[in-house]
Parts: sequence; C-alpha cells; structure tokens
Amino acid sequence: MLPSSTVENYLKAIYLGEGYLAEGQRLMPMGQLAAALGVAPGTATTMVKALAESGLVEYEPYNGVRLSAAGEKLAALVLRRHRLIELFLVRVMGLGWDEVHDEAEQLEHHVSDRLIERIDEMLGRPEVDPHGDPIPGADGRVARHESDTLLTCPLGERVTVTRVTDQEAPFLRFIEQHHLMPGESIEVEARDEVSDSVRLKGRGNQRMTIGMRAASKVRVSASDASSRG
Amino acid sequence: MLPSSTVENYLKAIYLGEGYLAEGQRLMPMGQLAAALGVAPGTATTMVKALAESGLVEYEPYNGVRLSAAGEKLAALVLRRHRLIELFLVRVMGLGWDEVHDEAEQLEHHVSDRLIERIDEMLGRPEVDPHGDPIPGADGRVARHESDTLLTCPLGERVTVTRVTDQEAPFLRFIEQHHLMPGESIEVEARDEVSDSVRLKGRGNQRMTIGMRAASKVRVSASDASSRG
DNA sequence: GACCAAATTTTGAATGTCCAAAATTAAAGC
DNA sequence: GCTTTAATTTTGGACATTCAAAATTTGGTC
Repeated sequence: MLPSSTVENYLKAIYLGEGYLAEGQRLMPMGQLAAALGVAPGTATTMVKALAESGLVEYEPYNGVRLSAAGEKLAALVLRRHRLIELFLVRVMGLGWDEVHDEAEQLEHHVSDRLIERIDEMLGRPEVDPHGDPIPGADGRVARHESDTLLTCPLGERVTVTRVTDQEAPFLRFIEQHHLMPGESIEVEARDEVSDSVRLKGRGNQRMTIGMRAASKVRVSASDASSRG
Repeated sequence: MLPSSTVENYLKAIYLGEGYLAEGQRLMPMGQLAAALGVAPGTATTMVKALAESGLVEYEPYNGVRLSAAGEKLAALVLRRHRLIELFLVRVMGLGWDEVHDEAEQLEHHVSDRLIERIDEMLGRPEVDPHGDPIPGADGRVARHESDTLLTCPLGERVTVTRVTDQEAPFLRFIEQHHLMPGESIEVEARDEVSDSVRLKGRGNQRMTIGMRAASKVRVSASDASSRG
C-alpha cells in the first residue's frame, strides 16, 4: 500500500523537525508536529499511532515520535521530489524562487518516479535546490555537511552563502533584493546582542543590518581561496 | 470550496461520456458513469446527488446525469490541464506519447493556474495535444470541429490523421509503429463488414489491414491540397 | 395487466482524516 | 508530597469516499 499525501507530509514534518536535539534520542514532541502540520494535537496523536503500526515511526507516548529507518528513507524521497521539482520550476519553467515552494508542496506527492528521474537527468543530477537545500539521492541518502550561519561564522572573514533555510516568499524576496542568495560572497562585520542585529558587508561592499532571527536563516561556508581568480 | 480530485474526475467522465446521444437531452446513464470511473453503481449515485446539490450537474433519477454550465466549464478546465500537461511531457520532457496519459491523470488535479499558464505560454498556446485532442482555452471554450474516422471517410481519397481517440499505451504504440500518428497522410482502400476489417495505404504506400474497432479510433480530415508542394 | 430482467437506488457499514472538548499525565514549584 | 500548568491523549463525532447486498423502479414481453 503506497503512502497517502497525508502520510508523506507527516513523515516529512518529522524529518525536517529533527534539527533541535542532540544525537541518539532525538524525539519530536507531538505538539511541535501538530503545529508544523497545522492540525489539532489529537489528530497528530491518532495519526502517529497509525504510522507506528505500519512501522514508519517509533512512538513514545507523552514523549514524542522519531522516524524508523523505513520512515526516514521515505521522508528523504519525498524531500528529493520536492527539491528537484523546485529546482526544475526555477531553472526550466522560469518561475521565481519565491513562488516554487507551494507548487512543489503539491506536486511532490503526485509525480511518478519516471518523471522525477527525467527531471533529475535534465537538471544534471544537481546536489542542491534553489535555496541551497541538499537533494537526497534516489536511495534516500543525503550529504549533510555542517555549516555556520550568519550568527555563528567568524567575524571579518569573507564567506559564501550556501543555503537559505526559510521558504516564505517575503523572506526570499528580501534575500534576493539584498544579494544574499546562495553563491553570493559576504562578510559579517559585527553582531550586537542588545540590538538583536547583525551588520553585513555584501556585494560591492554594500552595508546592511539584519535581525538575528533572519541572520540565523542564512547558512554560509568559508569562501574557498582556490575559487578566486 | 475548491473541487476535490474526485469531483474533478466525475465531471471529466461525464464530459467525455457525452459522445453518444443526440443533442439537447443527452444524459449519461449512471451505470456508464460508474463503469468509466471504476466505482460501484451505488457510489456514483451518492456522488452525483452531491454534485447536483452543489449545482455542477443536473440529475434525473433513473435517467442519468448531465453537466450544468458551471460543471461543463470546470470539466473543460480539467481537460485543459490534462492535455497541456500531456503535450508538455512529450515536447519538453521527452517522454513517449504512450506514457504521458497516466502521469497527466495525476498531475491535472494538482498543478496551479500559474504553472499551467507558464506551460501554455512555453508551448506557444497549442490547440491540440499529442493525440490530436483539442485543448480547451482558459475560458473553458473548445473549438470542436466534426471529423470523420477511418470508418466513415471516403474511400480512395488521401486523408490526414488528426486525432487518435484511445489513450491506452499498447494501442498508441501500434499507431506509432504503423505511422498513423496525427499529421500522417493515408488512404482507406476498402472496408469489409464481414471480416470486420479496413485496408489502408499508409506512408510510402505501405499496405495494412486493421480491425473496425481500431479504425473507429482514428479520426481524419480531407488532406488540404493547399498544404502540398 | 402481470411478470421478468436490467438498471438504479437505498441501506448499512468501513476507511482515512479531521476537530473540539474532556480527561489524563508529566513536570515544575512550593 | 501536593498543586498548578502545560502537554498530551481520549472520546465522541463529522465529512468524503467507498463497497456489498438488499430493495426498488423501469421497460419491455407475453
């Protein structure tokens, strides 16, 4: 029995919600899951119990839920479809990177393996989507390499934007307008806890100041010296 | 409230099932509808009553069902999406015309207006899909021009294939292999009721004989003299 | 005009997904 | 250790979609 859209969405939400606790015992609280999916808490409980029945998750009542190996693979494949579709919509269909998320959210559940393979081939087996998010392989494996954000990277060093971890259209448009998209080279000049802000030197040494919440959503890596002229 | 995939499929089935009775009072029998959708008869009855409630169809108990104006428009738009997607998959994605129907069957319910508009634009606002089926406009209007089939066209005259009205992959592959795809020029040499067969002269005057059922699924129009030399 | 077969509708029930509100449990403070 | 609060689960119910099987209607036939 192939998983419904709903099941795929639950698995994806758990998969994506796993960036918040130490290794090993990482369990997603039910409340967080319900909130992520926009359903009532009771609904999530019912659904998660069903998912546990079919072996896709491990459920610890009152504690939370975690993906099983099978569930994790399935979730990765959903994400693979999502991200390939996003990249396809931007590169081939010419849509804006701020408008492809919702479309992909729908299509990810209804595109055949055959078509996804065609898309992957047509795009040259890409490794990241337009937001810099890694695209899992057809086997469900992902190359996760840890990286800093604008909140954690060293001050006064040139870094390259690798990833923008917020899919909201207004935020993405802000990023685009300020030349903070993946690939751009920038530098963090200063951070100030009190004013909750981060000062940046961007393209053409243009200065800008953004809030810490926003800064935490921009991932960067040290600009590789070998990549410059 | 936007229509579910199920509702769209019911409307589409009624729309497509309307090629069998005289004008005006054309009603689709419930049994035929149920068969087209692959559901039990009782299921179709229940659903059609609900559709009648929401004004998408007119339902005459024990007689059958017909689309309302609203229902017809909606059905046409579903078909528009379906056919644009099919053409897109063939022309842009390079899939075979025998493998795009099922894919489109899924995607037609989940593609946004925005993306459909992009596809339409990218394909140059096409009028027919890969099978020669007309693509309704964004307003739901279709240019229906009547045409013959290989069963009804004049004998011994050159005609051009315009449309193949069976989406089954094996049939489409047969058509492709025998050069009977839309655009090909052919001639019906003879028909024989007793042997239930039709003899054709195809590309390069290649002879072939096909059954009457198959012949009825290939639509043709008189080859326009102005389109030669 | 009664009867039969075929088509159709009704009935009763199942599944998947959801909610609101009540009941329960866990955690934290005193 | 009791109590309050927050999180979670349970309960009872809704809605859309489906089925199988029983009941009904319709359209002929004799």
